[in-house]
Amino acid sequence: MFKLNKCLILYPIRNNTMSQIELNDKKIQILNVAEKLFSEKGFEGTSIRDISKEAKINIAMVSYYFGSKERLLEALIFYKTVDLKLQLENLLQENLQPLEKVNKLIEIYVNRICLNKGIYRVLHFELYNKKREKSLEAFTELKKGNLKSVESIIKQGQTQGVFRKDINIQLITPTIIGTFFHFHMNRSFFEELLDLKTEEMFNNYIKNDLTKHIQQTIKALLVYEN
Amino acid sequence: MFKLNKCLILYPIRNNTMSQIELNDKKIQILNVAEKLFSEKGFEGTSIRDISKEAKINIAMVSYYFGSKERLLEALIFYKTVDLKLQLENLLQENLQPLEKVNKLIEIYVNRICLNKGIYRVLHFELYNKKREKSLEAFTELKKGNLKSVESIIKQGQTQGVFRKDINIQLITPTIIGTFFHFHMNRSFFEELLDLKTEEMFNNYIKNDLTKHIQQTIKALLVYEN
DNA sequence: GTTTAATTTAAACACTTGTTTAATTTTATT
DNA sequence: AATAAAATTAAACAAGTGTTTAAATTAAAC
Repeated sequence: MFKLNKCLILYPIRNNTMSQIELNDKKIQILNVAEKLFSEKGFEGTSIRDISKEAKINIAMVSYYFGSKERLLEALIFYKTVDLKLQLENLLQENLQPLEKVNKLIEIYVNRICLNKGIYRVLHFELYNKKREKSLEAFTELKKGNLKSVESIIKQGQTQGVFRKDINIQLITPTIIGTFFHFHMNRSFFEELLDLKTEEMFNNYIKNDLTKHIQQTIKALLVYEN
Repeated sequence: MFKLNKCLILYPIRNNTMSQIELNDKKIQILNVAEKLFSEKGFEGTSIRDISKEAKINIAMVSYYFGSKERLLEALIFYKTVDLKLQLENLLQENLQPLEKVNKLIEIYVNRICLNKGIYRVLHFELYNKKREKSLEAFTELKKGNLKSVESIIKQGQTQGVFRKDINIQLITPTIIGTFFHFHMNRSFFEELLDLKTEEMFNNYIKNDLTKHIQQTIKALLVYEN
């Protein structure tokens, strides 16, 4: 009856090489279910039968579309990380004060990880052991690109004399993402501690208080003089 | 020939209740292997056969000593988190300037997580979904205790007029631990980026640069005036 | 409408999983 | 040395794992 939506995703890997992945509605459906379950129960803790049950497809379809469970994970990572790099590169071009750019950078990070709640947990936990090389490679490229953007923004601020010059730029991202991630990984603890009863209250706390805390922290680090 | 070392570990759970766990050499051996493998391959990714092979014991011994794989995880968490609380409470009593205390607090955190590399990964990733209630409860109690210590130190600095008063104390720990944790979780990325070729170089970077970065960040946040 | 290709299915594959059993060996107690 | 308790073992258990197969169904191309 209806033709399947087909979509080609290109993602950069090492040495300016490009790789690609073809997506249709069914594949995307599987990827979304996989993200949800992987993030809830981990990669090993999720079976293909779990995925196919939740996605209401036959078990064989995962192998048919992605080849294997391992390659499903790869596809998932590529699918969910392509556009963050673009978003950061766009930020570089904007006509903003350095501090404004840093604040916006933080907002982008928080928003991205918030939107893709699941995948970042998977990324950090399943890629920790070096075995999944292909996925790891794409993730490493992403991080390198992000670092370049951060570097560029901060150096801009330094040449304008707004930021300190004895800053370890490479450790800025760990502080931004790490703070948010730790908060997110201890969600139920903070829900109880801060009395965040609903999903909405939790998200609002992130959007307001947590983001502000990170911005305040990074600002202090960047402009504070001993 | 030799009598087994026996050791009783008491750990606090909710409402001043105490629970206990008896440990002997063999149990500790199993726990150490379990920590290593859980942190490398995750809880679900590690089989009892993996553990018994590495620990050179029979498969049935895990069930015999701990009852089940799930209870092995619980025991592991209790075993590895008991003394952090004590360490922090001791810090409170020390006669130090507020900023010195904060710096020492950061050192304690970094050291602790560094020493128990494995368990913290397990703690964050396996306890994320709420199913493992018993383990989660002990972990929550630990975090509450830690927060109280941090709160006490910072309020001390505030009454002495050294620290700002508009600080979100509850988000200090996420920044400290989160920064370190993110660095640790992306170990291979930073090894390449910072050219840390040996285990020693990596640990030195943590001990010097990373710890300093966190201390610098928290100091700036605490004393910086807008 | 016929043929070819793509999709979907249930069943089977060999393998691994956590746990239990019952027998055996080692250690401790009397 | 005899007895009781604890530790250790190999084997078996049922259930779950990822993947493959070959047949059935649906869609596309001619």
